[in-house]
Amino acid sequence: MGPADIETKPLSRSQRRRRDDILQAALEIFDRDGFEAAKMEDIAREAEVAKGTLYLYFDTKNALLEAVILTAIMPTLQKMGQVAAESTGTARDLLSQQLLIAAKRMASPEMASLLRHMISARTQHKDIAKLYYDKVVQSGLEHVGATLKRGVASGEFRPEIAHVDPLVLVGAHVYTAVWKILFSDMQELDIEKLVDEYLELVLRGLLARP
Amino acid sequence: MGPADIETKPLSRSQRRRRDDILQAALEIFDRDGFEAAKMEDIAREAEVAKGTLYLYFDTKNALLEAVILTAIMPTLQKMGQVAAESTGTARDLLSQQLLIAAKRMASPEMASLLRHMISARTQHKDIAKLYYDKVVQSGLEHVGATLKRGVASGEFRPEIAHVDPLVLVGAHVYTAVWKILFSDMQELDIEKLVDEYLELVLRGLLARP
Amino acid sequence: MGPADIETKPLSRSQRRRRDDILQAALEIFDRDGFEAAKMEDIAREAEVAKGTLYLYFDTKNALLEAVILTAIMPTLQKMGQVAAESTGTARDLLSQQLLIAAKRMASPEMASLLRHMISARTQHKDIAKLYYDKVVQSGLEHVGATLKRGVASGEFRPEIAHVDPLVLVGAHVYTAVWKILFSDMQELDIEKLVDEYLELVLRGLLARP
Amino acid sequence: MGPADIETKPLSRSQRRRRDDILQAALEIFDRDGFEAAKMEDIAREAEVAKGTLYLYFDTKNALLEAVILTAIMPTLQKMGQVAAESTGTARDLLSQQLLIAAKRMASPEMASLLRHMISARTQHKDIAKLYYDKVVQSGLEHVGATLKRGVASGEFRPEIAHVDPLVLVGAHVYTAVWKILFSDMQELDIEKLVDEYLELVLRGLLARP
DNA sequence: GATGAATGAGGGTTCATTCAT
DNA sequence: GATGAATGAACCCTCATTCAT
Repeated sequence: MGPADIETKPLSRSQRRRRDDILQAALEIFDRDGFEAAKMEDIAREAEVAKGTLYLYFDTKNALLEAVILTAIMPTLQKMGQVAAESTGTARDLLSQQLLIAAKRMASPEMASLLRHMISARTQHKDIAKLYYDKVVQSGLEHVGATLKRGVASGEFRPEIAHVDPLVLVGAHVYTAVWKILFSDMQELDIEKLVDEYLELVLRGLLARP
Repeated sequence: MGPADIETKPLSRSQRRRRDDILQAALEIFDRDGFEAAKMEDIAREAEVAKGTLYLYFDTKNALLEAVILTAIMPTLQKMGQVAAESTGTARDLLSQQLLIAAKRMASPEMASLLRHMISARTQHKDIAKLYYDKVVQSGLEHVGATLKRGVASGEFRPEIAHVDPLVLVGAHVYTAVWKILFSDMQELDIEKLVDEYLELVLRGLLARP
Repeated sequence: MGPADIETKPLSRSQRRRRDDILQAALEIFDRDGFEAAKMEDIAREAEVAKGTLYLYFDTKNALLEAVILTAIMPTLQKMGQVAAESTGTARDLLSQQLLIAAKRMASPEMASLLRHMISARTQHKDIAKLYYDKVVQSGLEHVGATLKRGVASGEFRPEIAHVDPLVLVGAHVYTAVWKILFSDMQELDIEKLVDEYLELVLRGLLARP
Repeated sequence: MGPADIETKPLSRSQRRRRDDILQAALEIFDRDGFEAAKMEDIAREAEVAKGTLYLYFDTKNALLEAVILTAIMPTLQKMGQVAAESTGTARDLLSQQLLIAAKRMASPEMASLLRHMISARTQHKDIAKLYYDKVVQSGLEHVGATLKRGVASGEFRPEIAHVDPLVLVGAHVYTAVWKILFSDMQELDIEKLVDEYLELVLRGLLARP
């Protein structure tokens, strides 16, 4: 069983390639026009495939969106497990690393796209939000929570920090994704700088006084 | 000239009531079904009005959405100016106040709705995003930026803080709105607690060590 | 009973004026936009009257069109009887006169308008065409036919002319009305010249050789 | 390049048949109900095709009308060139032939239909009237004008005839088309007889006295 | 009588989905 | 399996007509 409980028939190599082409095209068109306004015909043309072919790989337009979103999430899902392993170094360094990863992910174009579609399709696609919540959000929060506790235990962090909801730290850069969607025409963000400032700010507050 | 450069014919009392009914109904249906899936017929039924009547007050479904969004933004637009006036007390207190307001606004149901529609309709309604950026975002950032500078000048904040982008602080609670949209079914947030923790965290970092 | 079997309630002076305003406005808008595309609202505005008022004077949009057409026909209906009386002079002169009148009528702006609406509304308004046929066409043809017979009897016209259908003569200038409708943008007709040439042509052919 | 500058994708045999079916059905329904009142649904049913299929072949209802009209005009457009070639015989014979053709065309059911739609749709379809004017009217008038001049040169026609506008001759039978539209219910015309009488009349007038 | 806001049936058009080839 | 022509349900918007004021 894969990370998502999705039934998948075995596909030949060329079929898998075709499926990927379609997903790629769909992502592009969904990003360009938004899910509702996107036309299956445009996706087919972009994928250089006949309209009917889309339906050989995906039952409905909705299913196609789900697959697109899942595909976008997959790498994140897979990476979630690995971070914990690298538990070397100080809690401060680990936390920096973790928040940096989270911040960068939020600021990525993929996240803007993902967020946009999860929000647009919200009503019809609760399961995807659920999946993301279960596999990414929960897990991410747990990891950061563990780091906080470890830092407190080791005396690196102030004792009160143990009770801080990790969401305060992890969620803080969601705004970069939203900004990308809404305001990138007006002003581009200097993500690097913002993330640096944010880490600096947060850490200074977390650290126990010497 | 009002806060938005919208041409408005004078309406009788009963017409204004009706217009409000329609806006209310539209907000409800848009929230329930999403803009694209929302049917004018449903909005009419919800407003207890005939389908044609909608078009006496709003030219198109798009215009109705714009009006809904503008109506949602208005109070925020109007409040923006007032905060600055209350510049009494320490910079720390002022900043707390400002960030608290921003955080609460982000966590409100209206913001979730607003965000959702601005994101969904993004392609067709650049002007609304622009308006929000110009009138709310810019202005909010400036106010907080001023407070930061004032705190540095007064010695309350560390000198480096003068160069921190206020967005890092102000944007930090956007995630609450996004959470509301996507994950409120799975877990409700304790906004009060999160905001408190966040303020505590941020301020400890900002304050100069004695 | 008037020339058309139309039920008419007695109207006050101001009511008659209002009715005329509406008819005038309707004619204008029908001409400008065509019957189907014409909006009752536009007619009301043009007549400086409320939309509802139109329905106090005319039951439906169709009825309004019928009244407009009838109003346009009336003068013609009334003049038809008078021409015959002026039967002085030679048959040749009388025929010239009659054909000139017919030709001028066909070339008038009113006829272009009338023709256009009778054709456009054909399906729904058989009665108007019938009225026009009965009162104008038939009668006109009879008058010209009588003149032809008289000219033959007096030896002015060739004997064969007695069997010529007057329609050949009378209908010959219908094209001017059609031209006005379709081609007036491309080239204006010199009606005077065309009618002169036509009369000359026809008469030379009708006259017995001495 | 065809007679009309219409972009046409190559269609398969069955597609051409289908296109023709639709045109046929549209002509029928347009004739029956008039363009404005005609419903796309009725046309689809008549063509034994789904409503959506209409839009595979014609972009809009307007475009369908244009195609119907163009289809009706085509044969005429194509024949216009050929008549001139048959310049054998006397000018009198040639003129007879030309006017006979024109008169018959005017009296055809297709012309009644064509005229009706060109008049009804006048406002929106200036280009079609322009096309008809450029390709049919102009050209027809030129041919007849040439014949007149030739007849004068050869001494068959009176010298004054050289200055007669050919429109007087060619337009003379437009009334038959109008009659068909408006009065065919009341009285059918004996076209043959009318055309004969008309030619006889006109020629007697044109011919120089021996 | 006059008004014009309200009504709601109606129709053109779109586009996800199907299916014969 | 792949195609793309065909389908028809769905929906926005218009506008003739009504009716409460």
